[in-house]
Amino acid sequence: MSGVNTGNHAERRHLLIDATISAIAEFGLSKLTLAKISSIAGLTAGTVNFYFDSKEALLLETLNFVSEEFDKGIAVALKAAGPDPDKKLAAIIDASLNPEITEHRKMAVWHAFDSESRGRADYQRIRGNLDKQNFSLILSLCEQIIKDANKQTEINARAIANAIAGITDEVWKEILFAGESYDRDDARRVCLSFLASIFPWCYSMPSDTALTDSEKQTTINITRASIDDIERVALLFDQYRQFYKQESDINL
Amino acid sequence: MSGVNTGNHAERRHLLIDATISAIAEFGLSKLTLAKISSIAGLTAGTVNFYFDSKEALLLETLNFVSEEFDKGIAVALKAAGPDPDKKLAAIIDASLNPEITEHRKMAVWHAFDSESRGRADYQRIRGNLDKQNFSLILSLCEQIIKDANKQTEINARAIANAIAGITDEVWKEILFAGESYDRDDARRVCLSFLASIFPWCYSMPSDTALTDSEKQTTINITRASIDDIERVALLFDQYRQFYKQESDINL
DNA sequence: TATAGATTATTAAATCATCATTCAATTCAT
DNA sequence: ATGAATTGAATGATGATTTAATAATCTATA
Repeated sequence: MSGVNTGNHAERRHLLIDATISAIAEFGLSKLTLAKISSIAGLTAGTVNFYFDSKEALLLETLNFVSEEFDKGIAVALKAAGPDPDKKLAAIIDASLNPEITEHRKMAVWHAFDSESRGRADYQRIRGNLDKQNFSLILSLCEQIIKDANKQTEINARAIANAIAGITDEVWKEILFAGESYDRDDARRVCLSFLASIFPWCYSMPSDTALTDSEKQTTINITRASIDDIERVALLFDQYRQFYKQESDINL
Repeated sequence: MSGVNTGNHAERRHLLIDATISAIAEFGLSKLTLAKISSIAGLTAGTVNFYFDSKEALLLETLNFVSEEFDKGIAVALKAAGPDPDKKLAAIIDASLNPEITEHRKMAVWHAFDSESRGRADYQRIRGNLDKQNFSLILSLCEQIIKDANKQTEINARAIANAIAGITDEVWKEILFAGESYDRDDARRVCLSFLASIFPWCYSMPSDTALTDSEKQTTINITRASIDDIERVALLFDQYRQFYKQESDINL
C-alpha cells in the first residue's frame, strides 16, 4: 500500500521514534540498523530518510523524547504530591517505578546512550542535565527532611541523596536486565523500606503482610542512641506541620 | 618497524585488549572499529586478526578481562580486610573507588556492555553473575552488621544493601561521565558518610576538616517549573525552623 | 461534480562509504 | 633459512543514503 496517506507527519515521526526505542532495546545501539527500525514500524529503510535527515538525527530525537517524557513524569508526580518534602520524595520513588515512565524499553535507551555519551557533547547535553536536575531535587528534599526534623544525629544529606539516586538507578538497571517480568511492587517495598530506615520519623515500614520471608528474616530491631531525640523532634514537628498545612492552604 | 618480534604472544594480546578498552571509552561500542583499536595500539587493523579470531572475540575477551580484574580486586580487598563484616563492607567501598579497578576507561566498558547485554547470552553470563555476586555479598555483610548490633529500630537489610550497591553504581556512573577528573576522595567521604548515617555504631562521620566546598554548598540551581514549589515551601519552612529552633532549645 | 495537476508518502533498486576479514609480500630475530 | 610478526592492499559484506518510479490524497477549476 505505497503512498497511503495514513496520518500526519508528526504521527509518523513518532511511530518511527517508538520503533527506534524498541529496536535499541532489542538489538542495542551497536547492532542498530535502519532496516530493523523501519521493519518494526512496518515501513522500509528509505522512508526513514523521508522523515528524518539522517539516522543520527533520529537517534538524537529518540533520546530527547525519552528524556523529556521522564522529565514530565517526575514533574507531574511532584505536583500531585503536594508541598511536603517527604511526600515529594515518595512521589519520586513512585514515579521511578511507574511502568509507563520506566518501561524496560526506555531504560534500555537510557543506558545505551549513557555508555556512548563520553565524547558526545550532544548526548551529554540531553542526559547529563537530567541526571543533575534529578539529583539536585533529591538532595534538596533530603536536606529539608533532615534539617527540619533532626537536630541531634549526624546525617549527611548528600550521602543519603546519593543513596536514593543510587537505589533508583539500581532499580532501573534491574528493569533493564529483567525486562517486563520485573517485580515493581517488590522494588517499591524495598525503596520504601529504605526511606523508613533512614527517615523513620517520616516513613513507616511497608506492611508486614507484604514482607517477603527474606525481608522478615533480615528486618530486626536496633536502637540508635540518637533515635529517641529524633522521635521527640518529630513529634514536635508534627505540630508545626499541622500549622504549616493550614498556612500553606492560605498562602499557596 | 614491521615484523619486529617485540614481545610474546600474550603480551601483544593484552596490548590489544587494553587498546580496546581505551577505544570503547573514547568512541563507544557503536563507533568502534578495528582501525581505531589497532591505531591506539600502534598497529594496523590486519594484525588484530592475527591475535584474535574476530572483532567479536576481541570484544568478548575485553569484557572478560575487565570483569575478572574487578572480581579479583574485590577478592583481594576482602581478604585484606579481615573477618569483621563492617571492615569488609568498608573495604568493598574502598575497592569500588580504587582508581586501578575502577578507572574511567573500564567503567566505560562496563556500561557499554551492560547496555548491549539484553539478548546477548554471552555478555550476560560474564556480567550478570558478577552483579549478583556483589549484591549478595553486600547483603550478607549488612545482615551480619545489623544482627550483631542487636538493637531496637527496624532496619531492612535488603533495602540498605540495595542502597549501598546503588551508591557504588552511582559513583561508577559519575566516574564514567566525569572521567579522570573525578574526585574519588570526595566520593569516598560521601560513601563513608552514608555508612555512618546508617550504621552509626560501626562507622563515624569523616572529619569535618575533610569536608569539601561542594559538600558544604548544599543547593544547586535547578530550572524546572516544579522546583519553584519546593523553593516556596522551603522559604515558608524557614520561618517554622526559626520557631522550632527556639522551642527545641527549651525542650531538648 | 469530475478531473487534471500538485503534493505527499512510499517503495525497491542503485549508489556509495565504511569496515571486517583475507592474503600475498615483507621484515626481523634466531 | 625458517618462522613469527606485521603490513598494506584486495575482497566482500553490510548498511546509510539517494533516486526514480509509483500511488494515494488533496486542490483548484472547468
